[in-house]
Amino acid sequence: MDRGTKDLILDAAEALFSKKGVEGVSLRALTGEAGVNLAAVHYHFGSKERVVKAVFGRRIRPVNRMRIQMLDAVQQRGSASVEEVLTALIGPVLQLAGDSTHKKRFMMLCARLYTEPAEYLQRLFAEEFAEVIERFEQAFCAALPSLPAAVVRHRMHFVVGAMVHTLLNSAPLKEGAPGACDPADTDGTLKALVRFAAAGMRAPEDGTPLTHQVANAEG
Amino acid sequence: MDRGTKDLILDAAEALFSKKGVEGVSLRALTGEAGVNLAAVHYHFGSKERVVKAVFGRRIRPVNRMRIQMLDAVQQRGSASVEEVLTALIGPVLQLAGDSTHKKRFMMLCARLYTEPAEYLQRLFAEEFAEVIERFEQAFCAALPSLPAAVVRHRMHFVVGAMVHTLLNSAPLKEGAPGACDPADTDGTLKALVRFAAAGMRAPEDGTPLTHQVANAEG
DNA sequence: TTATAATTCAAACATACGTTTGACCAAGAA
DNA sequence: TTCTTGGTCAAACGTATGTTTGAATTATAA
Repeated sequence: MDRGTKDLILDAAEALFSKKGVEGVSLRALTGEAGVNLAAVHYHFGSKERVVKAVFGRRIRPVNRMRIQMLDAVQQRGSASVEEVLTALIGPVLQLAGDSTHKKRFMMLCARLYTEPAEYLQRLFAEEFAEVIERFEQAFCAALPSLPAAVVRHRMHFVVGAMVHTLLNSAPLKEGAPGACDPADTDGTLKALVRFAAAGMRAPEDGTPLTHQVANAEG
Repeated sequence: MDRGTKDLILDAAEALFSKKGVEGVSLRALTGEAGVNLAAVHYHFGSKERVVKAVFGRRIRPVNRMRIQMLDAVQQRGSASVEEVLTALIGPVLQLAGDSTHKKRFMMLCARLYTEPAEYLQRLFAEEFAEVIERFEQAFCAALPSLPAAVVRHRMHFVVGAMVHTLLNSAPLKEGAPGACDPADTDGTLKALVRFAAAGMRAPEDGTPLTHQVANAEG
């Protein structure tokens, strides 16, 4: 059976890549951690690149499937609110199936890969996220009909940044990092992020002043 | 004169690191691009690590000085609004001195380094940003007195994420990236980001419903 | 000039990397 | 049994890396 060795490699890769980044992990360290032979990587995957793709795809595909599914669900019940769209976008990646150890690992890995400059990674992301991006862009535009599509797209971009950054820094790696959410408190993190992002998405276009009970008049 | 060689190395490093990441650039590629001898790196800096620190510190220190200075300025004129604090935080890094080539390069480098897992980089960031983080955390808390400090800290974290992500993806590297701001339009990017972030920061705490002309009633 | 320090250079060093190879082992088919 | 197939293994290959060295070169100063 190849399932044994193949999954040992994928599990070890997920753990190590998330901690040290792809370039920071040699195949020797990887196979050592997995307890398999060095050559097994090339026998089962062909190259290190393919291991990266496999370890990423294995987790992100269910997440993106869940995102689309949640979006479908709320859209079927009528027009989706900004909060509902945001929850469909952010929730699945925060509430990954599996125990919290694997969850944290993958969140780190995902954010890590997203910011690494290797070309094949950028291509990989473009492929895996194409549908999600398209669908959510439309959903946000529909939920914010008074805003130009370009503005909505910008803001969705900001939201993704906040999300990725939260994933990256909710792990206990960066000791001194300020404002890191408790990674165990998935629900709290989700609510805080959705609340923040919804307000940002809904902000009136430039020119209109914000009106809020918390608002400070400009000096 | 050491200025010549030293600066040639720093300039080439900034250009290459921002494009390919620190680990993606060998000292041979670096010295080749700079047109200096390989050993010059160790003669002038001692190690690759020190080159990274130097190339980063050279640009980030003026930025952080400007941030503090702008914050001082608005605080001296009375209590600073959320928008003013945000502009002091985001403006300087978007409006870096120098021509737009160097600006873009450094923005990429900065965002890149921030997400690389190498330990010495995380330490470097903690050092360089300690004062900025402290000052802006306080400023945001002062501008949002009705919100708990922990919530404000979370949201400042989200803002940093949106900012970093914007810097990363405003460059023409990621062709397919959606919502990327025009990197040349510094002013537009700044305004859009401040507008988004201010609304997010000001969002009422969980429980209170948002009230906006753009708001959609939940279905 | 000569002496002294600072800087550059080509070359080598030691190590680590991803990848390949070919022998070896286990199990199912003839 | 014998042959074949799928998988593992230790060892080596070729290359790239950061770093060091020691001679050559250039600048500074007496």
